[in-house]
Amino acid sequence: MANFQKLTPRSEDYSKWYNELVVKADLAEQSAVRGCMVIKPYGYAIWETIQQELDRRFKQQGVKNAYFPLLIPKSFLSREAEHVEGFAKECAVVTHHRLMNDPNGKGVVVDPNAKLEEELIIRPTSETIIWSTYKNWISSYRDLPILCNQWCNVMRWEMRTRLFLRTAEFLWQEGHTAHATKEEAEDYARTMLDVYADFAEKVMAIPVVKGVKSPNERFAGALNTYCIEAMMQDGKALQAGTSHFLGQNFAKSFDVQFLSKENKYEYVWATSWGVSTRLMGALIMTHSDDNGLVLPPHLAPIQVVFVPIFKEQSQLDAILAKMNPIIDNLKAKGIRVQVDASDKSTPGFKFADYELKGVPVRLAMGGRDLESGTIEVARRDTLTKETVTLEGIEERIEGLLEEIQANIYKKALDFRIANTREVNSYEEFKEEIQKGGFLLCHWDGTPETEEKIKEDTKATIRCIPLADLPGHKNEPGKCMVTGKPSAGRVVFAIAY
RNA sequence: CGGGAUAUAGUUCAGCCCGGUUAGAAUGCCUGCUUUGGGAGCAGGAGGUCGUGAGUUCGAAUCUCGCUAUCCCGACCA
Repeated sequence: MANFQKLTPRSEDYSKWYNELVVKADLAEQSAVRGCMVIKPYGYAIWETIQQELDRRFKQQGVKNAYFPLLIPKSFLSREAEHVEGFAKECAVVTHHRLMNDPNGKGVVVDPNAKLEEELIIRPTSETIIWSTYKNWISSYRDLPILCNQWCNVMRWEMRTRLFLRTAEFLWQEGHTAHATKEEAEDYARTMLDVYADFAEKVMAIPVVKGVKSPNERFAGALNTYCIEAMMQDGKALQAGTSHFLGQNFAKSFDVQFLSKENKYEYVWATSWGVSTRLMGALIMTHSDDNGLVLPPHLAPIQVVFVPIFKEQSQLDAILAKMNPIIDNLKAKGIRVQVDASDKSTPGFKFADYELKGVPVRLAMGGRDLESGTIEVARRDTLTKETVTLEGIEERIEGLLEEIQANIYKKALDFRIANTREVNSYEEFKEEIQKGGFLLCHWDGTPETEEKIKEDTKATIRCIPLADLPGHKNEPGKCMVTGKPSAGRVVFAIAY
């Protein structure tokens, strides 16, 4: 460990810092397949907690989990015109169902006689297969609403990939609901947005802006796309979740009608909503520092690590005898504690390693503490440590975890507020956008203007906020590019 | 898909220009001793068909050509 290499500092190369951190913190690594990652146990443990927390919240909204097939008949995808347009260029296609020994040599080749009658698409999203199924489930208004979610993998053949942020295969959940009325569907799409925002802020400690996507950024096949947008430490925006009001588009494409109370056939109204392993990227880029990952306690697989410092076995025994009851009490409070008494590495190594892995609270006890009845408590978010007495240590740690959770949220919110500013002229915009952050600007509401801004600056409208951002009162004005009337300021940023 | 680069030990890389016994280093791994309050030290050990296919040559990690893969920049990306 003599030549231990530190992470590349964020200030030097943010992108490099991110890539190194993901690998060194043991979250994920590149696989043998281009663009597809291996999520390692430590990273997957975080994802599992994300899943559990979200799943619980979904179920509170009446959602039930189900599972639909990985493969979608090619013809399904093209039923909804905009939908296929949006996804066609990044689909993986299954064309054959059998291999055979290579007649000319070693190995196997695709058996040309095993060509599929109709090609199958590996799902990039499941609206089509689900709506073809819902057709069979729905005949009366009494069958509605249907509120289904599935946790699964999807595949989008991206040209360039980055661990967690954009991978060819990724894990996500996709909710698909069917409703009798437009109002109910719209409300539900909004409700799920609130669920996502609440989860992001309370569990992940990531402040988000709730908003509506402009037509350019809307989901392929949706009438309206709601989203939560987060700001990363480099000032770029990251879409952390979306909830779509699909109108009757998919019901019409798949002929899903129900008989109403009035005995009339009507098309079903739909929503879909999802978050993915991209949230892991958001988590990393919101909180972490040059020493490694910083995890919010609510998500940390290990919330508290205890490192005994000992010279010989008898000393370790004495330390553990003192600490075991405390550790049991912490566990009884539901706190995830890990004891690292291994002699594989020195305490110094362990300290650095648990910092790299983002463990919120570290406890250390050695010979000195044993004599004085104290313990060292170190917190990851501030990198500070103090030596305290053992009295009431459990409550102290319990409180500290909540304090850290609140602190990193506040830190991220302060950062976002400090990097959100109003810009009024396009000249100023072109200059300011290069500095990063969210720019609140007036826009005339046309796709043409948004397109021009994107061409000039790479910035896009991240969302039209649903509420005022802290410190900014939204009022009508004039588009910064065309001077035409604008209903209110929208959020511009350069996005991941 | 355009431009650039790379491919040698688990990992990061040196060696290649100028071909020549047994391909090196660091780190990681294994064993032993000593250590342990911020990334320990010493000694010993295991580990490589040099991406792949052909060519040149008495001889190729090294030179030539093809192929493949990966990375970076761009284009693309709800």
